[in-house]
This record gives sequence, structure tokens and C-alpha cells, in this order.
Amino acid sequence: MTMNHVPARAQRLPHENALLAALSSADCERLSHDLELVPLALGQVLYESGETMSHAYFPLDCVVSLLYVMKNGESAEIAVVGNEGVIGLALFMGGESTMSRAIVQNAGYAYRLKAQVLKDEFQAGGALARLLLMFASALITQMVQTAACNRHHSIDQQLCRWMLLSLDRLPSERINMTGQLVGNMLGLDLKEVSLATGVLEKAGLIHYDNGEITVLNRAAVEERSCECYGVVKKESDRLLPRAEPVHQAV
Amino acid sequence: MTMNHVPARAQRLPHENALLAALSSADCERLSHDLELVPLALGQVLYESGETMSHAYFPLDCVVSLLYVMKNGESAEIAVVGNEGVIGLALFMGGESTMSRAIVQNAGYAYRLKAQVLKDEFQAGGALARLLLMFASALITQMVQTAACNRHHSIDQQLCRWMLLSLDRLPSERINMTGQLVGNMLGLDLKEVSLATGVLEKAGLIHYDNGEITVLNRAAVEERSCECYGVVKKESDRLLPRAEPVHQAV
DNA sequence: CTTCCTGTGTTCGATATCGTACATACCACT
DNA sequence: AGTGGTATGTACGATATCGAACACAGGAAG
Repeated sequence: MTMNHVPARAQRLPHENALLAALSSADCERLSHDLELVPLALGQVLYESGETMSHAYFPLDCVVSLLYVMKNGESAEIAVVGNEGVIGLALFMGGESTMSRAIVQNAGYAYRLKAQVLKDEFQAGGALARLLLMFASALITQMVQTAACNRHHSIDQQLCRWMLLSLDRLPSERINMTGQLVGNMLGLDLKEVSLATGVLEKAGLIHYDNGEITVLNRAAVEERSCECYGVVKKESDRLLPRAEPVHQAV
Repeated sequence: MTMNHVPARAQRLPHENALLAALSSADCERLSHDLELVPLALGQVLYESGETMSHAYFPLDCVVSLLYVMKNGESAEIAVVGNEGVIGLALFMGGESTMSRAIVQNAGYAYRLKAQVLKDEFQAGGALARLLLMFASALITQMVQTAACNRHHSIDQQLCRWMLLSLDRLPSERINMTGQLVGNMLGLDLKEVSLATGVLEKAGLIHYDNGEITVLNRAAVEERSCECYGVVKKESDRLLPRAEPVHQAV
């Protein structure tokens, strides 16, 4: 908890988010009045399935999961979004809501825009509109891959894929999350998570202790993961602008 | 081979597709020069994963599946599109290609537009642009649901869901498809399809004979299906304009 | 220190799923 | 009729997955 004297707050800049960073300075200037910096806490729900969204969120250093939650409470992660993207596609796609819940998987900061501002900006059809559509493409790729992965790959493989997707959006090699939560993300029971992490730990790929997963050997995890991680990453790189390096401003 | 006694051909109208039907007569008029009627054969591949698309297709009476195909050949259906939608979202989303294969699940006719025409039309930002985005929303819902369904529901339930989605896009209660193909769609082995159809047949819900599935008791199939079918249908109804009734022109 | 409580991790047995192999029906063509 | 190819149905064993009950830690309150 070294976060107490968070000097970061004042220094957070919009261009820590890849989409905002890719805007021209004119576009950025215009939006800057509407961009509001907000801290997002672990577990915070940005919107609930079927709800109308009030804002779109552009993550800076946080990670947000899109979860589908069934009537009986079982859930499944559909996609992960970090500083390469935005939460709130449905706003400009015309549906106003989606069938998934957006929940903060890793605390941090995000900029947000009021729903109407984003809609207007999209309507105007400028650079942001193009970026949003590109990101939507990348997100669809991730959803498609998730669907196929859920059908065909083992829990171990899926866990590896998930850890890699998370790591790519985090500054360190540690994922701070309880087994319970990991289970929610992957639609698993706690014991299934335990089993899978146990196997990977015995193999020396990770260390798992009380709600903290440390990846010891990333290459081996990639090896063990299914092709899905690679496909999503490659397509994401193809479609999206590169994110600014995340860290320590001067 | 003359088409002389195929009266259907001449009578196929753009408004058999819900998206085209929802256009104003002005929009429709303008597009009509570019709309080309094409027959689609069972098993025809409209585009291959990763390929650049040359056209967007608006199905009239055919059904098209979006499949993801793994490196080892295993496949999984991501979504089904009939006359309520269009094939070729990636064209205007900016990606140019998607990671899925579009394959004709039920033969019939479609209108198609050259890629550039669709892109220009979308750029112009008129009614068609809004409809395309709405349809994209509905398709995303279907993909999300597929991902969750693959994670949590049994093969029986998934088969029921799949049959219902197909029936909604077909004029009769019969689905003409070999078990092999059904397997491809759902990412199953032939024997798993056999097993599942066997169970449903014993229960009197369907009759399955030599590549033809007849649904005998639709209500019971809905009962047995998971919640996924209902969610997709409801969301689809919410977002999309109603399709014209499919059949006999005057 | 004890008790409760919540979150966490483990064990065991039931069931679903999947790989392999083999048996059968139908159709088209020679 | 005979032959090959495609579609289908069945059986058995190996795993993976999942449900239910049990076991353990640590913090808060008494």
C-alpha cells in the first residue's frame, strides 16, 4: 500500500490511453474539457448487464473485464480491456446497453466521457470515430476467440491465455486477484482454479499465494497456452495504435 | 440454362432483407443500382478467415454461419445470420477482415454490394450506417452469448439453441443438414451429434433422418434449450427492424 | 483466548465429454 | 450386382469437468 501519497494523480495524462493518444492535438484539445479523471477500485462495476451507460471509460493503468452473467449466477469472461481500448462501445453502436457486465479487474485510473459527448463525437465522424470502430473490431476478435476457446480448450490452457492477456495490460508480472475472482472471470469453480494453478505451480510456471499470482516463466506459460492468446494479440497489434509506455512520468 | 421457369428469381426483392427493407425509398433507390442478386449454395464460403472481403451480403432466404476455425481444423460457430442482417461487418468497422469464416448453412438468395460501395455508404452516415451499427450490436450479443453458452451449457442444450436459431431464419420446421455439418457448426464430433440427436429423438422432440432434422415439438425444444436462445432473440427483436414476411409474393 | 465468520483450499465420487475403433446404411458410378 | 465414397450409429475406456461435503486460515468481536 505505497499508494498513500499518490503523486500520480495530477500526472495522469490522457495519452496513457492508446486511443486518446492517437488523436490529433486539436481533437484532444477539444475533448479535454469533457475528459474526467476517475479512480477505479478493484471489483467496481462500471455498468451492469442491460443497464444504460452514463459514461464511456478510457483506462489508463487499470484493467476491466467484460463478463456475461447467467440467470443462475454463473459467469464467463468475454473480453479484457486495458489502456488499449475503451469501455462503452454500445453507446455509439446504437444499442445503448449490452448484455455484459464491466467490472474492474485491476484498480487504477481512467478518463471518462459523458455518454452524450461520446455519441456526438462519434456522429461527427472524425478520428475518434475511426479509432472506436477499430477497437470494436479488435474486441470482436477477442470475443470470437473466447467463444472458440471455451468450446475446445482445457481449463489449464484457458488459464494461461487469461494470465497472458492480463499481464499484457499490467505493469508487473504479478496479478493480484483471489482464486474466487479468477473463477468468476473464467466461469470456474474455486476448486477448478485451485487445481489448475496447482498444476502450473508444480510445473514451476507460476507461484500462487493467497490471492496473488506471480508468473515466473512467461515463455513457458505462452507455450502451454492455446493458440488463442497469440491470435488475439496479433490482431490487436494489427488494428490498434500502440499504447504509450505506461509508467513513471518525470 | 435458362432461368425461365424459376419465377422466384425475378421476384426477389431487396426488402426481403430486414436491413434493406428499413431504408427510405430514396436510400433504396440510390443503392438499387449497386445491389446485385446472387444465389448462394449450401456450403459456399463467402469469405475465409483473415481474407479481405470483396462484397457485403444481405441474405434474403438463406442462412449463413460465422465459424471460427482453429489451426488443427476444429471449428466453432460464433453466430448465425439470416435475412435480419448482413455479412461483412468488418468492411466498415475498419479491420477489412475478421478471424471467422462465413459459410452458407442454407442455400438461397442474397443481395450483395461491392465493398467500396458499402464503405462509402457507411461513411456518408445515413440510415444504412445506423442500421449496420445496430446489427453489429445484435451480432455482438449473439457472440457473447455463444461464448458463455460454450462455457456452461451441455451439448443437448446447445443443440437445442442452435436448432431454434436456425428455425427462426428458415421458412419450414425442417433443417437440411448432415450430422457431420451440424458437428462442424457446434464444434462437435459426429458421434456427439448422434448422441444428442438420439436423446432428443427418443424424447419425441425431433425426428432425425439422414441429414434432415425435423422439429416436432418446438415448445419442448425451447423448454430444453438454455436461456441463451431467449436472450439472443429478445435482444435481436429489440435492436433490429422486423423482417418482411419471407414468402409468396402476390 | 475463544468464537464466529468470511474467504480460501482440498478430497472424493458422479457425470459429461472426447478419442479410438468398428459396424451399418445409402447413393452414384462402372 | 459390385465397388468406393460419404453419411451414420454404436461401444468402450480414458479424461476432464463439476457438485457436495469437508478442512483450514486469519480478522473482528466478545
